[in-house]
Amino acid sequence: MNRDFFLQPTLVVARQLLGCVLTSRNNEGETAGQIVETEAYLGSNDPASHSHRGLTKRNQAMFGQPGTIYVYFTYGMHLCLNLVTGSPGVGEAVLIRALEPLQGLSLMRHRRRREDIHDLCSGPAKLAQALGITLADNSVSLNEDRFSLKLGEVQSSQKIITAPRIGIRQAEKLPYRFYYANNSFVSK
DNA sequence: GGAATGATGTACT
DNA sequence: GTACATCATTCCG
Repeated sequence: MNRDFFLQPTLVVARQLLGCVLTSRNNEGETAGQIVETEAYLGSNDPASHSHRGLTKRNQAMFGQPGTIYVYFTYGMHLCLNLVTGSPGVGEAVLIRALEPLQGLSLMRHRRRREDIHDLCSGPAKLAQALGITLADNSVSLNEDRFSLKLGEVQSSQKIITAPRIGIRQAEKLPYRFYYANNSFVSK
């Protein structure tokens, strides 16, 4: 995946990430899925974004180079995966909200302690668990052995829905969420 | 509908 | 340094 891809405006990247295949590798094995749902988080003008009030120790990955991974811990128990996007240093990222599992299904089931394929990656913290993501992945570049991202086949038949983001209390009406219509692997 | 669960940020002293 | 509210969620009842 080209760095120029992540340099595009964040709302463009969020939409174009749909259909891309994200692969995660570690000593347990390899897992992969097609991205079917994303949310964009912008910079200082987006009250729902972690970067809204500027750089902190927690969100510093968001201010790194486009293509950097931003992992954060929330609700006392969950991790979520983002890809840094847009102009460098502005603090924008795309939250990966759901994947359609493609590879390493048994490993995903083991990590999630769930059997149903529709309950493996249908939410941001679920997919982080299914891919074996930890806080050690925060701030690393996407193009290392640990992760890779490649464009999927052109999904011209898939209709993309634009809708408000989920689970936020600030700027809750902004239409920064993107997902494939009629796809059963989108979050609920 | 509501609990779980703890790091983080902010506003104080 | 201390206190307190908040939280880009998930799971169970």
